[in-house]
Amino acid sequence: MQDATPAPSLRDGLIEAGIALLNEGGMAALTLRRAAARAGVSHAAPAYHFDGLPGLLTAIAARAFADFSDRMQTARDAAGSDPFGRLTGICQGYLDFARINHGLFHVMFASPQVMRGDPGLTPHSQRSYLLLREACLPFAPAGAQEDPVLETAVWSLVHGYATLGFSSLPRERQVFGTPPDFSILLHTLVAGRQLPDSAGR
Amino acid sequence: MQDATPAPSLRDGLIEAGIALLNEGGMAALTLRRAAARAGVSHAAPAYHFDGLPGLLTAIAARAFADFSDRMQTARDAAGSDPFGRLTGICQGYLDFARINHGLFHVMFASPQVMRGDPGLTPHSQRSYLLLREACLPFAPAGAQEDPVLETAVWSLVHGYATLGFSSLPRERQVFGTPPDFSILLHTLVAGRQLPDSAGR
DNA sequence: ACAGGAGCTTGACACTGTCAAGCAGATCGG
DNA sequence: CCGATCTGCTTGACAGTGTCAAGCTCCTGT
Repeated sequence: MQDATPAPSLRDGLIEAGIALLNEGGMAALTLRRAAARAGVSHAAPAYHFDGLPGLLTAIAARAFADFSDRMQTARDAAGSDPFGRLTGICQGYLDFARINHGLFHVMFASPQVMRGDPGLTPHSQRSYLLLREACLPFAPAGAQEDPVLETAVWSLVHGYATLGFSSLPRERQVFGTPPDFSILLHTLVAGRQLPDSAGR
Repeated sequence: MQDATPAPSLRDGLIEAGIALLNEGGMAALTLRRAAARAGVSHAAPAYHFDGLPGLLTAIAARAFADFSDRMQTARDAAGSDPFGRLTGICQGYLDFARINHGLFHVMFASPQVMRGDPGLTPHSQRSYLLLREACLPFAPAGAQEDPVLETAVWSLVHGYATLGFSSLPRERQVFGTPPDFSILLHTLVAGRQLPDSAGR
């Protein structure tokens, strides 16, 4: 009535309860009944606001993608105006989010239960991709509007680095030794592209 | 008695039943009780051979990594002697496996239940990494034994490409438009490295 | 012949997601 | 002011899950 969306508070409460459970006990701790109990309602209340567990997971993923995008955007803006620094900032935000929020990151990208075509989710996930696309633009051929190859390469590189390093292997290392810093990988990838004047470290 | 490992056949039967369930109905279909029923034993039989569901998942992951390595090795050998072709073959095997075996790939890399330090698993997952390391070697600086930066970059790139394209988004595309072929991404990454004479194409 | 153990079954338990039914309270037409 | 309707939530039940303790049945070694 006073806000754009009707936003019944229990819906948001359940989402936040779910996120809290995820942060505390990982994927195994996130349960419809536990989220309901934590929000102070009966065990079947979530089924009304979401269509089952997939619905709650999808709503959690939507909020997570929003925070995800915010973090990347903040890290990018903090990097100033240097194109390589801005792209590095985007990726650093990406990796920080994955490192700090294991559970959320898993829901966002690796949960088979999330309904990926959901209209409440796609705008948020697309925003995060558009941030990356925009940061790749300075390295595009001429005055192009996009560079599919570079976008896909950076997106794959950072996502693979995040999942192999943090999501899939919580604390131990499968990769032998300590892995190189991501910015070195990124520099290897964009080497040969037109770096205006940011090539120095 | 006649083989190196005692290998009680039910153990293997349960693993294969689990893989079959995974291929047919995805992650949600893989259940201790269903695997037991499919193998023709009682519901609690798996608990004897594996310590619970995590144990079965770990055993499945171990077998999957073995097949995974075999596929990469075969694709590499089929590529002849050209270094870039061999590295592309490794990655093609990687991506083919991920595309064909959604469920197995998810268990291997994205399941929080798999016990990643298990001594029955790590040799197989390490073999797959060593195959990639070996294929990266021709692009290393001089006569180095390893190139951590390139290894990590290629590994991240192919894994990110696989999960973003197939595992996480079964059929639809989140990435806008049709994604570029992986070999182009790989070529972008190793450009500037010493390509003996395989730069053509 | 007998002890012991490996391999599997049986039965129970708490917990899960899902569904149908029902209840409280607001809103609204008359 | 009264009754109908609808939203938001509760209650109760159900099948299915992983896990555990106990027991059963062979098979082997002595």
